[in-house]
Amino acid sequence: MEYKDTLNLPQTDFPMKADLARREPDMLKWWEENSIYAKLREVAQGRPTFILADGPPYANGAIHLGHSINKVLKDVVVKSRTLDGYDAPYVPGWDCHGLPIEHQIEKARGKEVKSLDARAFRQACREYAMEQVNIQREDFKRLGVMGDWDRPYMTMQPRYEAEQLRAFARIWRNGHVYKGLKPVHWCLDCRSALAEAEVEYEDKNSPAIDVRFAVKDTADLAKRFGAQGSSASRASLVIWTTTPWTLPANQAVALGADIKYSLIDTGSELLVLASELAEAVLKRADVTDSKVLAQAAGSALEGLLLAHPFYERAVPVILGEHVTLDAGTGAVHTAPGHGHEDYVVGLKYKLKIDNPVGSDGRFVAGTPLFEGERVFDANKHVIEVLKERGALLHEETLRHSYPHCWRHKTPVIFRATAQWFISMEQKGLRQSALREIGKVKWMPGWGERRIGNMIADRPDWVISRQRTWGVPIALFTHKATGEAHPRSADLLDQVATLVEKDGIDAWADLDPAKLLGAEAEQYEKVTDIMDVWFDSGVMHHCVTQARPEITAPADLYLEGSDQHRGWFHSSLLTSAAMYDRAPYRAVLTHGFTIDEKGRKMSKSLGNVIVPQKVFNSLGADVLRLWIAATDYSNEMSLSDEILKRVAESYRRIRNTARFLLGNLAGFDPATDAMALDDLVAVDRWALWRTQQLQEEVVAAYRDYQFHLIYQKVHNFCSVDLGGFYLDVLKDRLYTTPAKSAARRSAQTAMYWIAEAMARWIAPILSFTGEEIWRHLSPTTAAGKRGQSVFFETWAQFPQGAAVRPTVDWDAILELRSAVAREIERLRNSGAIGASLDAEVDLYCAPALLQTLKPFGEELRFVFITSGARVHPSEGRPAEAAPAQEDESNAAWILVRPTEAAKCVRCWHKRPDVGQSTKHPELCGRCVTNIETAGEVRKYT
RNA sequence: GGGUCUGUAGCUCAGUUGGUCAGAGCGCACCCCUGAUAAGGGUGAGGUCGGAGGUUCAAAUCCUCCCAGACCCA
Repeated sequence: MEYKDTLNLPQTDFPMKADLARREPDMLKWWEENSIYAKLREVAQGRPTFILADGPPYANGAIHLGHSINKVLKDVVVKSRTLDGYDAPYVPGWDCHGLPIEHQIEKARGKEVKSLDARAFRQACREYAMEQVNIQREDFKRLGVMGDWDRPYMTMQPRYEAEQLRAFARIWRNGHVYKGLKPVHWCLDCRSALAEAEVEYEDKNSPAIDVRFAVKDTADLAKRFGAQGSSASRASLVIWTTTPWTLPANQAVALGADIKYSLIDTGSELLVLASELAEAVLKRADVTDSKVLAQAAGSALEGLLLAHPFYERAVPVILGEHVTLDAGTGAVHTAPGHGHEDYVVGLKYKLKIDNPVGSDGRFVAGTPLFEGERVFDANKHVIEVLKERGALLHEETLRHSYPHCWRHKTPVIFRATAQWFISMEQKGLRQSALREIGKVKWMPGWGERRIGNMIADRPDWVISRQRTWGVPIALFTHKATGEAHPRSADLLDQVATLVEKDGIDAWADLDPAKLLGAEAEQYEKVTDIMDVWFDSGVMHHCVTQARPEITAPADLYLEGSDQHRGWFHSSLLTSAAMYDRAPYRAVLTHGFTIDEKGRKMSKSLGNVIVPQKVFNSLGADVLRLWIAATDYSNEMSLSDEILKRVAESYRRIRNTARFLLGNLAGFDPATDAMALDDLVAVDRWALWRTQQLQEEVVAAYRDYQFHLIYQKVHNFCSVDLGGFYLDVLKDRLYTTPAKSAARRSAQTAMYWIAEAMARWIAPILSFTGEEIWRHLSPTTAAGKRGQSVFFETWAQFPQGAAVRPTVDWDAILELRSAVAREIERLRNSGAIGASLDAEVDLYCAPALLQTLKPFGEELRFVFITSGARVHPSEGRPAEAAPAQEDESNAAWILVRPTEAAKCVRCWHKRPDVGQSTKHPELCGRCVTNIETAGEVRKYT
């Protein structure tokens, strides 16, 4: 028992049990109280910068897993770049305006909202958004994300809002903005536009009518069908609609290019119908006798002119992809002012966006036949008119799903209203954006195709919203012409100055005369606000203007892959519109979370995992490790089982660190570290391996391949260290004198491993990395240890560490596992328990013999056996087991139980136990280690 | 329906421009240790590389189709 006291066993306060959920908050407090982020900025000052621009999450609701992934990945990037020698500031942001927040206020206040004026409503939104920011901020911090949390950017900050107006002014000056018409959902009761989210679908009864659109030139029709002339005097295309009141705004009839149409003779007239639907249409129109004269694809009829059923207007046949054979006639009445698809196809054919309906839902003055009528009431009248003109083929009532206002529960209409657009074409914005896409590094590479297709296909950007909570489109329009003021850009800048002082209310409160003087009489303020995608999209301008540490273009944007349509997209367009360049040099995307079965997480499936639950039980570091370990370029699956696995991996890494720390107790690198050339060979190897691995780890960080880092570091802990190096090292660490060269050599290698590993894991396992850092010696090889691991750069190994050792360790490791197999066989036979119960004879081919010979007495430590001898392979006993495929390193192994007595100190079974009269229970080696400065080790 | 992707052992990932067996770690099973101990070590069993065709002397790696899944549109 007393001899145990002569051993150097591990000693450390670094707990095996991480207890992360409880301990991490203490670390957060320490980071905060010691202003680690602020100090880091000072430490990193003057280094080359790396700018990660933070895409602002929307300030509504608790953070979910997706937020966590995004923020943690950003944090890993920022921290790894910092350790890589960059100055990488991180200014987090929030997206604060917009409809969802308005809805939250409405929901919370109910009817009280109606009594709020716009100013009070905005104030309520502002307060709500701020609360949400605070909630989210706490969770982001809890995840261990390091950044300027005390000074984030928020799109509702007056400075940001002002810069946004300046950005808009710049885009205006560059000629990208125009005013146009676009149909939007319109509630007759709200008398305002509704967003998609404010529309719900309910059943409604509508008149469903089949209407004749007479062909102007029947000869042309016949020619297109390749049919002979017919006696029938009248030919018509038949459309089907459930909104008769939109017929006054009709501008075209759309057909499907690839749909087959039949020219049908009913005896009294010719009708054109989709072949597939003809029978059904004729049946409901009570046409009993008919024959098909000819058939043609829709594409053959493009451009055919038709007569509007009750106005003196010729309308063309056009082709649209939205035409289907689900119902109707295969011919779609097209009123670009009253339907989204009609609008889109109308743009293509440059159709007039006619809007005869006022905001009150009545036909405007000057509308022939229907002036002043309410649209839904007008249905009846329209049908009457159609009847009178002989255009009505059939009428019935249809119950169908129809959009309703979610507040009033009343049917809504599509109504063209004036909107502000950013044009993709008029100043070459599309071209500019597409060109810039090619200059950006997209990771993964397919992101370029994805966003490229979107930019290539997208229509002009509608930036106006008829809403309250947002940055105003601060334009003055002429009361008579509707045109924007000729000095709009300058006026926008002036408004920006006001907004910078008083926020967006400054626009609402503004007396036009203040800026326009006498002209004010002729102008009115636009009350629209901007699309929130514009808000966040100009972050590259707003934040760089307000924060000197953030510059544009950014080195990296990092968001979920949905942002190809979102923030990457809006940022690219605004930046191209303002500066004719992309706002980013590189874009990295991650996938979404799914469960282990590959399904997305949803409440209905009950497979949702919330980050709060994870960091309050397993700890943020475990969640961070999962994020880092997962290949985020695809979907990321998470389940309780996966978390369990990750937690186990975490423990392996942690315990490896603990073992290193425990054996480094009392080791002062400044005085105790040994020179590279004096290291025991295996320690030299360990240092080399560590150096090699660091190169791989650093390269993986630079490539954002974090999951490889996890694999490599974990493998290093399990295989190189646990499975070999540290296992072998134990004997030397424990049994040689504390200050002996043999032990100091081991500690020198372990010291460097610990120094390196703390840094490797710090960007990912930030809490644990910092915890290890604190348990490392207060002094380092270079001087005094810094306050935080994040102030460091990668470990600088001693000169020469990268030089590959001359000993063939690969061969030895292979041999070692062959020996282990033989030992296992012996163990399973019951002859031995521990490997120290065995001794091994090795019969080696020449090359291996060369490698092993120098080890001499130290060879047994490699196998952790009590004895190990090498012999030439010639004359090997028959029972020796063959091992090693490599011929030059071939070996035959013979393992057997040792007869010798066990040394009570080192547990090796040695023949020299008992030779010392002073220490009869010890082996010779232990006597040396107790009585002298210690044994000499050269190899292991 | 369209655009962009993904599918290798129970889990997480490797598999360079098609030609040595399809590999690693974890988990699992069994064993050992009890001086890293709610730790550590060893051995071992697990995959027809989503499915079906095709190109090729040769395919997890190329092509087609199908199935399942993700994101964004319609």
